[in-house]
Amino acid sequence: MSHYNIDYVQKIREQGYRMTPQRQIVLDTVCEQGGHATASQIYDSVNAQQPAINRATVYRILDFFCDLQLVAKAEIGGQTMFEVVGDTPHHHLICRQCEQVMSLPDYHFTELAEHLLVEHGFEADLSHLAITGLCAACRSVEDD
Amino acid sequence: MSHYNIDYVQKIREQGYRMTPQRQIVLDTVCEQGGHATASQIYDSVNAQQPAINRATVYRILDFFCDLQLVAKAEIGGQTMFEVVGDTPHHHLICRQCEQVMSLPDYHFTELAEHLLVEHGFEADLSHLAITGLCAACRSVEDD
DNA sequence: AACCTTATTGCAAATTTTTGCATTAGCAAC
DNA sequence: GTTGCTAATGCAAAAATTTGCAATAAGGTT
Repeated sequence: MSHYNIDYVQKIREQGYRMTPQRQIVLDTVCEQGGHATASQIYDSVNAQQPAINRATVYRILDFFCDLQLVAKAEIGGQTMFEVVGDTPHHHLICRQCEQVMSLPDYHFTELAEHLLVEHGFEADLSHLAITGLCAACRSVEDD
Repeated sequence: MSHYNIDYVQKIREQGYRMTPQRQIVLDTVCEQGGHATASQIYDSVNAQQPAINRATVYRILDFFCDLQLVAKAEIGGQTMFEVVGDTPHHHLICRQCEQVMSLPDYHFTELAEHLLVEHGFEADLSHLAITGLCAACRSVEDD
């Protein structure tokens, strides 16, 4: 809804796609959500503002944004969640036990990305990775 | 269907769960599939052998195996896929363009896992990670 | 071998996600 | 501003996934 969206609009048009009111609203909604949100949550929020927008459209738009890497999709606690790709790349550690989600800065992964590029010619999208495991709290409970 | 399944049976019972014919068949099927398979593919295959097994049951069993970490779930090319967690941990590089999937040995990640454990107390399940990006071939096409 | 507890299944319905197709509307070009 | 091409939407139906609940059966105990 503000200046920085202009970047998004350009990014979309550059690739031959179009900016529509529906896309604008979904983008705004995902932005406002701040953290993670499910497709349904996003749809509900969009629907509250513009009841005419179809559910299928919201799903398609989310997919579209993911393709363009404006939005990231991640499976967290068995649910597919969406988040805007901001300017601070970060990742998530998700505890398999308590399902708590921790954010993790990007720098741990620069080295890995380097490896993949040099050794495999693969340019990894290492933003917004979701890694499951056991958090410190749950680990200490497990080994009693 | 063979000796090594005994381990699985024990692993299941240890935690207070039960081994059922349905679980055995789903496990066998996922094993036979070799690589990745979607829930539907697995269901179809199970159904061909035992038409009485319900679709919902197969879905629940796959979830269950994931919880127990006997099976890994990964989103590949927009599809949720399942694979047995074998004894050789490995990861997947998935090209966002051509959707090709490459396997990647585990060793790149040991250092990362170490970081996460030491700095965040987080014991990451770094087996069977799915990383998207651009493969070498698609990269060379992009910068023409 | 019979019994008991409760985890697991099947079924049917709800919910979520995807898809085909006719219609609409961006936006680039004139 | 009008026109034309086609990307994007809405709709309705299909397909995939999840859920509640009553019935079943695994497997430890006697």
